[in-house]
Amino acid sequence: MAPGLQAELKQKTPFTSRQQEAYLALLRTADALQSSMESKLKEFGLTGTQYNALRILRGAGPEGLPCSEIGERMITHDPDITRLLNRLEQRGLVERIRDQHDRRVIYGKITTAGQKLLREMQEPIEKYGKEMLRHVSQPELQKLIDLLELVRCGRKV
Amino acid sequence: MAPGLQAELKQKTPFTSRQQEAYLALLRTADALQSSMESKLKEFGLTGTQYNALRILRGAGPEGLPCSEIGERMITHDPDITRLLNRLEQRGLVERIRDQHDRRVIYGKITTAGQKLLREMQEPIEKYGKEMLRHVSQPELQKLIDLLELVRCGRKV
DNA sequence: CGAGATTAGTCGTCACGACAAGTACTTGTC
DNA sequence: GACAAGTACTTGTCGTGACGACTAATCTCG
Repeated sequence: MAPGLQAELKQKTPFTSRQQEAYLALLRTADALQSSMESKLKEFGLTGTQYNALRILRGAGPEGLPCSEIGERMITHDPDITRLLNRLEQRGLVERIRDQHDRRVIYGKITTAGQKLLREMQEPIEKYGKEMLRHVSQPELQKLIDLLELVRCGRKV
Repeated sequence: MAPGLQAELKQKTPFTSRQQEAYLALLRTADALQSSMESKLKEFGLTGTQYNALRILRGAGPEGLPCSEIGERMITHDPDITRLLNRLEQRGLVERIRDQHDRRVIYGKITTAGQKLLREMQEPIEKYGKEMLRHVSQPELQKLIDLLELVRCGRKV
């Protein structure tokens, strides 16, 4: 049994199952990486959620994307797109466009200011992401990716 | 290159690095498992944070724990213990005790009602956690745990 | 002893997520 | 054409996280 996580948590009782140990390790590791990345993103005045949304909109091209589509593509599904777009719109990074055919639909679209910001961030952020995992070898990364996909795809809905 | 996560995210551009792919896979997998567990915890009227805090306090024994200690042991470090304890205290699941010697320190302590709730939850919650990962073999779980620990312990602070 | 630094916790504010209720619009059916 | 059902988004509320200002108590050092 690996004593690492138990020591971190200072738990006196051992894990009741390997599954629970993996679950906790997963949450803590994701939180550690995410917190680290959030602090880096803060230098550019964006939160992780905002950066994620901007990248999705940039990838969507000039037509933009309906709010519902944005929500589905976010790392964390079903966030509150309305208010997320509000904040980004106030800062001039995205704009809203109402669909001409179906007037219920509102498209979010990245502005040139938003694209400029993303361009400036790209190199340092990608470098930072690589740095966070620089001590993990390529084969280990691949193994981790495969295992995570196994966990995710076959999980209980 | 495993196409799985790319397909999920509907991203047109490939990952710029294996590190980035691993990072995103980690966040999405953790979110999926956590969301699933949160929905189960909701049946008992607790959020994940509250359940986590209660378990920490139960593990701490009858003396309880100072707020700062609770914060350090949480899965997500440094949450707002004051208001978390407020909500749990309102529901009678924990109580606060001021340290006699150092009157700055306040101990959080689980009540009998809190212990009773945890006892009722334990069996179904543990079962649910195992179910979530039932399709992952024991050696795979162990490999995943080891890889996660590698990622976590050597990461950039 | 007493001023200043430190520590533990509290509180205000903002940004998320989750959920539920509400509104505007479209579609299916008659 | 009109009404019911469904869809897409908006809004209100609650529970976190993140940050920072603030208070109370303790410690350090002259």
